Amino acid sequence: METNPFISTQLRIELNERLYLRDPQDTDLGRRLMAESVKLIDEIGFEQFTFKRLAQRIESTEASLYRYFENKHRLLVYLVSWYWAWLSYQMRFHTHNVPSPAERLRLMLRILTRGHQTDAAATQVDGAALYRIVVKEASKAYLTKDVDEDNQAGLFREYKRLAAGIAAVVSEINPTYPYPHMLVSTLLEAARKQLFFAQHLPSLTNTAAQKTTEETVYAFLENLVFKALT
Amino acid sequence: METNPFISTQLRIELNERLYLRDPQDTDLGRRLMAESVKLIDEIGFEQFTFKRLAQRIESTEASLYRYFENKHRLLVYLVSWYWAWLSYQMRFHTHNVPSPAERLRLMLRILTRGHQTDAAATQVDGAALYRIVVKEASKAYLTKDVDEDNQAGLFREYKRLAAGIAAVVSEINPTYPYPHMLVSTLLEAARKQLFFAQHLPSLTNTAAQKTTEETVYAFLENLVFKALT
DNA sequence: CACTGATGATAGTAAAACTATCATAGATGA
DNA sequence: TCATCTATGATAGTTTTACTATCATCAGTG
Repeated sequence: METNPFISTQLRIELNERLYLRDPQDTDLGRRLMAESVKLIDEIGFEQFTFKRLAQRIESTEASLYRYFENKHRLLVYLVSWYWAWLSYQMRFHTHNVPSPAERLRLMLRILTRGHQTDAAATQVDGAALYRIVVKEASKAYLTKDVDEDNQAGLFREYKRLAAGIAAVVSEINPTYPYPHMLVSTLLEAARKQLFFAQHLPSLTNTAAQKTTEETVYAFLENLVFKALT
Repeated sequence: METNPFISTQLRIELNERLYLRDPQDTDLGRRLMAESVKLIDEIGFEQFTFKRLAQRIESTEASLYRYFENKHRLLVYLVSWYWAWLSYQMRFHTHNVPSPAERLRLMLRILTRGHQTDAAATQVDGAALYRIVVKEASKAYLTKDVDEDNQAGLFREYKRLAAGIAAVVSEINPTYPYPHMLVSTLLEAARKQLFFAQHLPSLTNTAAQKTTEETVYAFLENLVFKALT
């Protein structure tokens, strides 16, 4: 374990230990691994991404990187879990003393649909790049033949935790609504998918004049959720 | 081109020529390729699936299969396109002379959410297995670094066509609803995702006593859509 | 009966996804 | 301060994947 003079100012997120072999947040190499893997996956896509290429970029070796993660899939799960944990944190922070559950849900939707401006001071990870990865690659974390095992091992804890947190607010708004969990998971998935569609398959979305994509997605989801809850 | 005595009784679906090198529906080997690839992908998952394994199963060779599809990704796109085209067909068939658009939309939702009983007479493809593939693997058709190229080439035409068909009904029900395309693509994605979640990450869904998963997903989506449209 | 076109048989290649072994340098703890 | 531990690097090797290339053969077609 190295000591890093900046460690105290960094946002440290505790994730399930089974996600990694060695916590990348603990060491300099680990932090470079995280920061550069986000950039590299964003650039070339998860399928093209390899530990060998990453090692070249950070001037390390394949073998060294395999000491942090069993394989690149685990790294992906780690990165998206990190993102979900960070979203949870932001949601808690911003809804902290908002009494109205409807208002809290709106704030959560805002956070969910906004392409991320990282508070770059708090972490060396490129937030915008990580957000693009989440949009494009996050489903691949669980769309595998090992879902059940991975779920058993708790690898999707952060996502489920985030969903549960939002679902609680949904149920607070309308305790009789019968599908809070389905509504929330649909929301979480749709927020990402709609952004992806807007960028790549625009005929599957609607564009509103004078609105950004993010604003349109927000408006759509807000409309959808609150109509569902009344 | 071989002649097949059953060809006239088979459901032949015309797909974008760029999906394949040689149309698998034209030959005996091609049809075995399709039928067995569906079973094999269902069994071992798309990542583990290779042309080599498939060739062994149908007692052919890798080289022969590569004459039908450039690579396994194209085969996946072909299979899910085939499914979407088939759904479109079923929707047209079943809503044929239903005057009420709301009723038509309900029928479409039913078709969308029902795990498929193939009319096994019409095709040698295992409909239930294909449906499981669509649920688990369909997103991988477009979540690649080549989305834009592939879209340009028209590889996602069937999906977009299906979505457009449903969106037209949505707009017929409520012409002032501002997000028909977003609503429909959310619906199409949610129908699959919720089924997947119910099977693998159940805390993200709701279960209703005395209802099957499919019925619950239908009820959720129906509720969601019709509330959105009022 | 010559020809075409589909398939099979066989071989080969580059890259991906690891695993293993050993050396070394810097930090730690007794 | 010396022994040790740990992280990393250097290097090499393996198996599997995802193809590509070449040639033979066989069945149907004109």
